[in-house]
Amino acid sequence: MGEPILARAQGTYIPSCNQCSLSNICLPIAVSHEDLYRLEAVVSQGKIFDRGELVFRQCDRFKSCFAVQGGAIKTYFVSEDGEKQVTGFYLPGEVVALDSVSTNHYSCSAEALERSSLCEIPLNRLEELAARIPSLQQHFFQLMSHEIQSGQQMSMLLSRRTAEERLASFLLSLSTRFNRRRLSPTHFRLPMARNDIANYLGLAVETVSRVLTRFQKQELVLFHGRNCTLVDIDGLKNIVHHYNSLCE
Amino acid sequence: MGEPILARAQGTYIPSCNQCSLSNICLPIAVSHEDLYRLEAVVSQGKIFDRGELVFRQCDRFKSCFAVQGGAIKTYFVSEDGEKQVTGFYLPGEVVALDSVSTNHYSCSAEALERSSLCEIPLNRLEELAARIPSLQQHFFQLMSHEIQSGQQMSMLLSRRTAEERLASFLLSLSTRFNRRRLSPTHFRLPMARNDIANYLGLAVETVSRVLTRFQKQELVLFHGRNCTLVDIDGLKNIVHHYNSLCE
DNA sequence: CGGTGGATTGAGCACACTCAAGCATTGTGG
DNA sequence: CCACAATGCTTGAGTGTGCTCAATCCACCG
Repeated sequence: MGEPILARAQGTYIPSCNQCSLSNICLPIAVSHEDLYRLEAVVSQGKIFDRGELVFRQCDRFKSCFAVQGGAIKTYFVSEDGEKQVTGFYLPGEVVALDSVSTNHYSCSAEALERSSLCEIPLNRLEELAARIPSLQQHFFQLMSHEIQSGQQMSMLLSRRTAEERLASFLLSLSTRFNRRRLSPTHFRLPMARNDIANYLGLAVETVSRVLTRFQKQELVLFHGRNCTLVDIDGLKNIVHHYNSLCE
Repeated sequence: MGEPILARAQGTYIPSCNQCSLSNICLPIAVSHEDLYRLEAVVSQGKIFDRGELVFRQCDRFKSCFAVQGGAIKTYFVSEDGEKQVTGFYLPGEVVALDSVSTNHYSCSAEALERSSLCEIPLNRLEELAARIPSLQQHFFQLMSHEIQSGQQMSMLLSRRTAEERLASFLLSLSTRFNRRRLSPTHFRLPMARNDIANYLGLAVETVSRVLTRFQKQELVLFHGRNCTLVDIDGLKNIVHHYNSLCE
């Protein structure tokens, strides 16, 4: 169904899952080459969203999940009293809206943090396909399970860790994820505002700012606005040493 | 393979999913009667665990999820530095270990808080079955998705809510879940210790204690040890009024 | 009985929040 | 290209919620 939208994420046109540079970290990882064309028939490739544009809105009727192809997405929900809670940041190769599968509406809104390219995955059709391709079903189970686990790590972070520990592990998480994307793990641009980081980590913006400048004075990191250089990764890991759970 | 274990949860022997009083809130909800026998062939019914016994251990090889038939389970993981984090409480009809599907080991330990009866669901065989029974696959997706959503609500609770708000919503959550089980929503026995509650909610035990006695003085609840009576549910809801997300 | 683990209560302190002001960066219109 | 607004970010001062440490109380059980 590749209605040929001008998909110019990262400057290159990506027409199919087959040729997508993310194929090893997105859905197709679990799919044999023979099955890829079936998947491509289901997924709408490379829809473009400008900075600030909403991919979907909390309470919209749920229809599809979205895989990030390029750019970055943040998700957030608004509670009854109007308070906003940022629930996640999604980088290329990651899948948005897994939390909404259980309901018939989106439980959060998704907003492009920069010009982004997304692949739409209609859930109905994916379910059909997953029933026929065992590895795809399994992969989807694993994606969701992994998101549950991250949520638990997040709870740990929010309830037991100091501001420094939260920010250190946040930066290291970004580093890891950029690295998996074959981008530099030590030099990257933060796609989100300090405000979003603060909200996500359960801190005040002021605290985020203070901690990051402290990190800078300790020569752990270097910031120029949103450009971030991790100078002393081990130093950061030292701060978080609690964080990762056991199992070798 | 219903090896006839002496399954005496709540004093009655429950031999099959078919006759299980939880069939409407556990897995079978989504399964037609013709498919039930196939599910029963996969699920091991009513294994008994005594108070304090571990159902599985963090880092054990992952094999199965477990549905609670009777009793109560807590899950927790231990981080590198030996700190414990309680990640959830599971009541009858709820499924444990969905977070471990993505790895080949359990990412947390599960412990019986009282004498409990569990049904073992081997994931391999469930996946096979799910591929053949669309509604089962869908139900499992929904279970996992719902767990992701709860995790997000939990993050909100941990990062933005006061001790009072956390405890009020904790009590209301228990109330709702007991109610779904057809038990009294206003009078129940807490299966877990104050310590577990504190850990789960990211508070110190002392704080939990103080807040609960405050609630008692305000005549919102009544405690005799672990026996809990919710006196003024609306009062409690008033305290949490933030909590639930939008969407009518 | 005394012993043990869980629960409660009190006093003091600290981390991160709030409020407030100032600074930097980006974008827009003249 | 500069002026200005708007927004995002930083820094400072003071406060409060919930933590820590410590003692006491209570229930259950050998």
